[in-house]
Amino acid sequence: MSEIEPWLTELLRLNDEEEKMTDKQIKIVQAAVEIFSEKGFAGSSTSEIAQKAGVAEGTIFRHYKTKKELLLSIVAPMMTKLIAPFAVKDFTKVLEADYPSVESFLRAVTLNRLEFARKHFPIIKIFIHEIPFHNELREQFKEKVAVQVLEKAYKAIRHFQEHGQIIDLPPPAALRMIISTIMGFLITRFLLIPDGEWQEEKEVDYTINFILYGLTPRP
Amino acid sequence: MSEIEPWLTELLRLNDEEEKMTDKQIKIVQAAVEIFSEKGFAGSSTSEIAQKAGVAEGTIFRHYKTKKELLLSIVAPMMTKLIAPFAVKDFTKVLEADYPSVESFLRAVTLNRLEFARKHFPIIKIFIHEIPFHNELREQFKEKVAVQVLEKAYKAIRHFQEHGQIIDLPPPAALRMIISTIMGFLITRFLLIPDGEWQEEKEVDYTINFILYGLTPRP
DNA sequence: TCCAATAATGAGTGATTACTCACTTTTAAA
DNA sequence: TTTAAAAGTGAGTAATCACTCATTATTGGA
Repeated sequence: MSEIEPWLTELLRLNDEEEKMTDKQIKIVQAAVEIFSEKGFAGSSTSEIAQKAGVAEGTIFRHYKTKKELLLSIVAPMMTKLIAPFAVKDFTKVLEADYPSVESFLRAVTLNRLEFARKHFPIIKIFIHEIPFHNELREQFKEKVAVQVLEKAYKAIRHFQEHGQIIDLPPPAALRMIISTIMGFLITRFLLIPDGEWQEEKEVDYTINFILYGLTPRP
Repeated sequence: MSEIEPWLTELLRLNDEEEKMTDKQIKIVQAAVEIFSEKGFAGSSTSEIAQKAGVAEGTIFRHYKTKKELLLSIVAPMMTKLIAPFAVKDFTKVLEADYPSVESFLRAVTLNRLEFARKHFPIIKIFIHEIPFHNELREQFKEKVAVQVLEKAYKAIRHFQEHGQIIDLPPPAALRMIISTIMGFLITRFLLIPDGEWQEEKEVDYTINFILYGLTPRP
């Protein structure tokens, strides 16, 4: 805990715009992320968080009305960053300008989300575990991801299909294959075998090539 | 809850061999599965389980020493069934006899696990959610899956590679692609969009074809 | 029919929970 | 330096937690 966590600086930068966080508040968030991701939200107690943060328990409730509000203050901002690569207005133009082939597009997305997962891993873990149990999280996710990202992703797939670079497959199915494969890599890399000797470049190539072979037309 | 849950009959059959369960014990297990899968283990209380089961709270602890033991009695037997398709002695012989092509093998595994997921969904959900927080679960899973299944799966992949039916890829990477794609389908089908209008045969075909195109050599 | 074993009960246990509040300390602008 | 607001404290609260145990109800073999 001596080094500054990368997700923390991001979190600070986001909250900064609204209001400055005190030193103790930062300690609280740090401790909460650590304990939530270790024991789950329901399995963590505010007294334990306060202890690890070196703070009185009452201080937590100065800054957050409830334990749940503390959870949301950690997880919600991450969602915005999660969908960042798709948060552009004219998506098709970006595609045409920057990504002439499916491969270059896939590689960009994969590498980008790989770094994202590396940075925000503890919070992503909390998010994945808690989303089935909190309506607020599910609805925020639906709003942001389903509406914002899905349509743009389908558009990208249709774009490549029209250019004969992706086989004729319903876009939801094609997207499912892409996300499944990339998520499968990320989950294996960071959750199942985080301490393995990973040759990331090679594995990224395997992953991208698998998707490419699976989705592009055969000559 | 008026109809008999499919996972329950399986659970009964397994426990039957050791000891008979009383009516109240069955009610307890039913209620526990429902509540655990809805609220998570840490978020569920024994009093709530007792209430839903129509049983005194003390009755739970007559049959299970602790709340955690109740959890394990539900989740552990499922793991045995999870790896059932791979629990044969001479795996290569089965491959050669019954599955001449990668496609027939993949289709068999996918359809088989699709039915498994349909049957045991609530317990699988509990399992996935709780495995990061309970050492006993993790170790049981490692023992059974890592040792029993992984080696056999690698063997199957190597078998097909030797016959030129799967491209030259490290077996762990190839297996990751296969599992990611199938899991991605099952998670989408039962967790993300369980109420969608699914044309399962078509989706299974998409899934299998994607894996085939991704892993088989191009002509 | 009787009886010992097993099943079931529910009030009671101390520990822990999220959260409150009267009070003290720190901060920063005037 | 003064002072009001903000930050921080920690003992205290009622509620709930997993679990116990003395007691009662039910069971099935002799």
